[in-house]
Amino acid sequence: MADRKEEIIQAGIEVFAARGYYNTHIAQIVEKVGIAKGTFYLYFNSKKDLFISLIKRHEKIFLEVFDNYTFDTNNKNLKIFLEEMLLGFFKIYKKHKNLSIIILREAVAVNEEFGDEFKRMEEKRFRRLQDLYKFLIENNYISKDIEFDYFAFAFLGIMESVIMRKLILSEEDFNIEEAADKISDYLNKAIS
Amino acid sequence: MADRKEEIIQAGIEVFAARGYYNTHIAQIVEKVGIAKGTFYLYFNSKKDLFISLIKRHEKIFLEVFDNYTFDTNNKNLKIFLEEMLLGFFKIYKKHKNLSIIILREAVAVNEEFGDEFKRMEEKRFRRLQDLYKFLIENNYISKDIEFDYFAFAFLGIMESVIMRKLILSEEDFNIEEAADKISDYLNKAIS
Amino acid sequence: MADRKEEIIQAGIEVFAARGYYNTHIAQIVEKVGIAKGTFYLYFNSKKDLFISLIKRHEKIFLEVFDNYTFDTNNKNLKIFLEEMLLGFFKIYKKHKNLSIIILREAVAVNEEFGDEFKRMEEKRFRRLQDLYKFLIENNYISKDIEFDYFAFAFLGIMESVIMRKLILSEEDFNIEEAADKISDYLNKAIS
Amino acid sequence: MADRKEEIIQAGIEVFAARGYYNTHIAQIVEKVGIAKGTFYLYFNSKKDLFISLIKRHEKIFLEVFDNYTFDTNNKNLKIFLEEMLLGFFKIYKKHKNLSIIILREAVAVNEEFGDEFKRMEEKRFRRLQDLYKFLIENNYISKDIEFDYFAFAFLGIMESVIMRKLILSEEDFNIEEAADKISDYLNKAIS
DNA sequence: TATGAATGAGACTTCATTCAT
DNA sequence: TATGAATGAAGTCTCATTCAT
Repeated sequence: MADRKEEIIQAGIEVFAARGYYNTHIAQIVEKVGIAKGTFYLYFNSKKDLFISLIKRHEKIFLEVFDNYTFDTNNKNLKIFLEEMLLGFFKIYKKHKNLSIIILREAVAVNEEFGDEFKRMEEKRFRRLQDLYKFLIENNYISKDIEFDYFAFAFLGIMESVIMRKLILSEEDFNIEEAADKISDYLNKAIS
Repeated sequence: MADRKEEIIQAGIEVFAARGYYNTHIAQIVEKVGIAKGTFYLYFNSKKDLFISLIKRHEKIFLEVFDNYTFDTNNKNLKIFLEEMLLGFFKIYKKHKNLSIIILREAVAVNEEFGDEFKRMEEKRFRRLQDLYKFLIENNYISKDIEFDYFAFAFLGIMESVIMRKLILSEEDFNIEEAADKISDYLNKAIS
Repeated sequence: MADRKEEIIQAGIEVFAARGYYNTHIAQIVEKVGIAKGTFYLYFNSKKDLFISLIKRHEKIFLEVFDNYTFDTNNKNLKIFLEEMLLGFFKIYKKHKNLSIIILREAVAVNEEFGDEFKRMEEKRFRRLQDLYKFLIENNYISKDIEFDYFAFAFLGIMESVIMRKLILSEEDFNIEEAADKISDYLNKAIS
Repeated sequence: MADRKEEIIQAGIEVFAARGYYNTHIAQIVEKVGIAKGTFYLYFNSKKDLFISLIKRHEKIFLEVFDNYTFDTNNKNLKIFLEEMLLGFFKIYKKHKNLSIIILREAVAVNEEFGDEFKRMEEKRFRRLQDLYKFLIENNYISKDIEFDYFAFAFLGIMESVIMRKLILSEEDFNIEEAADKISDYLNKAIS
């Protein structure tokens, strides 16, 4: 039953998000689903296996933001361009809040165990960002003085900082439209 | 013997940095120091106790950057102001590379166990940043339109993003002067 | 369906022979047959039940060698007598190689669980050997000095040693005629 | 403490001999020694690790029989020669009855897991037997018609058959002098 | 007859912590 | 202060067997 697998994934997302990888135990996940321990292992080979599924799911969701984004120049200035993209990411992060918590948290923490998975994911992200960077350069949106590295660091750094603090650590509601507006404004001023 | 305690802290920094909190075992730390397991518990109540010591040490070091920084306006524009401050942080992070790795990594990962410590630390950081923000506003370095939250997110986000990727994840040497120059330039444009 | 039960037995023989009793899992057997796990339990009460079936099957096959053997004295000396009998056993072991592997291997290994079955089997074997022994004594093929115990040990010991090493552990083809010739020669010299 | 390790080995020998490898659990061994489970793992990495220790111990003991045996021809005929050697083995097997049970039983049963260890051991045994065989040929104790393979099969086969049935499976006391006398007599007649 | 998802007891192993010396 | 052997709770995972369909 594919539903059962999905149930386990959903429970995993909740528990991993609440307690972190190492403080999450299979017992907690199966209790949440309401199944026996053995059942978990019908669908996943190990705790690690489930976790890798979550990484891959996040990767897929995240990259779709780029894929769904049309790189066109009609009536768009850089500010609007960045704003739309940031809004896309914020929506995804908000919709998949728990999954996002897990990835942002463990990507940097459990690298001993999932280093390869996270590295692959980071590389894919950077490749997409590079496409964006090239597009912006070619269409004169940003100056050639801007190095890709720092463009990426600024973009990801501010975005993740906002996500972490506004979405994940904070209890209050996160107004993503406002955030996308403000950050795109700063980024626009910083790099155009 | 205070030296013995310091030896344990140093070994802890190395091992925690290399393997992460949950993959670090007391056995590895005491082996590095060359003492018996029991001896560890003469100086620290638990593994957690040692780790909290490291958080506090980092906090102290980090906040000193603010303390050592003179908030004056002589001949300084915002760009230079930010550049000097960033350079200060980069120097500290580079000097205490392993300790920085630990904090940046686990601050977000192990909150189940150290949530309170990290929250306290974050609050102190924000209070200092707030002082800086007020100073910049009062002296017309930045516009009143800039909200504190986004100022902080941008400043910390870019800085930590660069630290993580240039200092921690990358093998190459990290040219901190160049980084401080570039990032302060972007920030200056973004918020002035 | 008797065929279905036989299919399971055949798959069991293959897998038990290849992996041993404890390393064989029901999952492997049913996969080989191409049936579901539940189906296995329609034909056998347990893994142990299947295994006991195999022991009984081997016992039946083995004892038939004695039954098919005519104890007559026409033109036969002891050497020829023993040679024919050994050849009979070798043929059976070769024909039922996997079953033989299982029995020789586990007879001695899993006695905790199958002790009773194997003991019963050994007793039957010894009763047939005793008939043979009496026949040989009564017809002056062997001296009365030869005790039954040692006759049996020598006969079974050499035979099983050859089976184990030539048939089971070795990859090369096993020339059973040559083996029967040589061993019967030694046995003849040893006990006549 | 080397004594503690030896205690575990002794308990392991008893339990493995009584129950077989797969039916022996660490819990039973540590209970016999009177220690906690964790203590077991201070001395052995795993159940398998302990078992391999036992294989090596047996190998050492067994090969010493050959080493302690002087290959000289003074006043010895083949019968006496073989009798002395068999007696040597029987003494060792009797002295180390439980260890012998384990090895004879599992050598053939658990090859999936300990195949390499047992193969190495069998090779060493055969090398020593080959030395003996050459010595017997060179000193005209046995005819050149006797092939090594069958010499080895007969020697080991009868010996192990006796060991298994008289020493291990039987409850009665095993008169090793009588057994050595009889078997050496048969072997002498068979191969001289 | 046949299925196969589900079960759960119980195995092995880890490692922070203790305590007698 | 210092030791390090010992502890044992608790974790992950296995697999023969069951049972509703």
